[in-house]
Amino acid sequence: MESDPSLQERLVDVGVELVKTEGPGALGLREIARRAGVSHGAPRRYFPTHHALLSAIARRGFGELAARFAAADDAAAAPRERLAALARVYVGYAVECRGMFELMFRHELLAGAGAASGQGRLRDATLPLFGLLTELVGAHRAADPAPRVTAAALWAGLHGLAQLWAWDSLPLVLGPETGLDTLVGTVLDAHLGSAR
Amino acid sequence: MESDPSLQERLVDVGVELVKTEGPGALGLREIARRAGVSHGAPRRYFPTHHALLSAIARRGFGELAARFAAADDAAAAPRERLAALARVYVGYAVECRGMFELMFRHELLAGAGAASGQGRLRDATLPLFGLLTELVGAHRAADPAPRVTAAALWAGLHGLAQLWAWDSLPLVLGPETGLDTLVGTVLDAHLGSAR
DNA sequence: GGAGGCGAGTAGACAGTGTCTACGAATGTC
DNA sequence: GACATTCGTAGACACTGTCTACTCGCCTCC
Repeated sequence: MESDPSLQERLVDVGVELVKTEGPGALGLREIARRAGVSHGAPRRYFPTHHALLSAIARRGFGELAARFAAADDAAAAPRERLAALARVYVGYAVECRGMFELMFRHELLAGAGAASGQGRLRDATLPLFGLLTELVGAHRAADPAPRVTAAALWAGLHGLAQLWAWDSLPLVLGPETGLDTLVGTVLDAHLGSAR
Repeated sequence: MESDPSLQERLVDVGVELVKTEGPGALGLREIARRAGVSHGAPRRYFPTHHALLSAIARRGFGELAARFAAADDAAAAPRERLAALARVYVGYAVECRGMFELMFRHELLAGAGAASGQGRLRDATLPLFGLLTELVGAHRAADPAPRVTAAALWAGLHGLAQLWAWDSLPLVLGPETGLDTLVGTVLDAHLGSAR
């Protein structure tokens, strides 16, 4: 049988699995090595530090998110609909994979991590996604003098929504009668104008 | 001389100082004890676990934030102006004390921490602040059928802005020509209507 | 075909962490 | 003056991330 990916990939696989089930706190270096069936010193051959391994796992998260974006984005649809779909994907990913989302936006990881390993800085992964966002905002709001600023504000709204919802701050203050979809719709309407 | 607060408070003081200068990663239990001039076992008398101490530090952060809100809020001003002032305080605090802000919204800490120590759950600290927000939104937008939802979306926008700005994601994608004030204004306008 | 080199992974040491327990030293009370 | 209670110390324990030495298997080259 095959199914023999390199240890480098297997470590990231195990980490992704682990962060989604147990959260980022369970991502110990030794724990990952244990679950991958290797000794605690083995990861060091591929990741010079624990930090680098975590960055690689987070990068996989950005990859997953980008894949979901690509799957949900229908280039033939109207910009407004495409933006709504992307927004749902973004917030949905955060809620569904909250551990991964938490890891992806950890401050220590973003600060230049991965630059030394030649994979590009982690936060650069957000750049093309933001580019698409800006483009769609521009297409939908032709009169907007600064679509980049609108796109940034929209992103921030969705990001905050995802964050605050994922750990129950918003459900707590709003009560159970308000769903996440309603909030996403509110944010979209606020920045893009009412849907119809 | 006095200046002899209980060790309990001194530990929190040291933690606040530490998280603001070195970030949440520097908040080791032993490190805090060291800087407070006591042995590593001393904190245990007041905080049953490292987690509880971190929660107490985060709670102090919510207190600071509430104090800044109170100082900046002019009850005689128009609701729209009050909301703008509060928004600037929120985002300003996150940028100025990013380590503390990061700690305050750490997922593990919010999940029921402090309930056992009888100080109320940490996330309950956000409730009165959100109440004020809702009230002001309702006062400014009389026709809004659900000011709570609008307030929640506004909060999320500010929170996301604070988060993404604090670790340079937004400055990265926007370039240096767009300031944080512009973004805050955009979010306020989007949810509350243009300023004038 | 045996020798040398090299990559991959093991295993142990080290400093450091959070938690737990036993112990000492004050302090206030009967 | 003896007692008890509170507060803090000190050491042990399991565990962590990092570093270093070592082994094993494979490939290459003379």
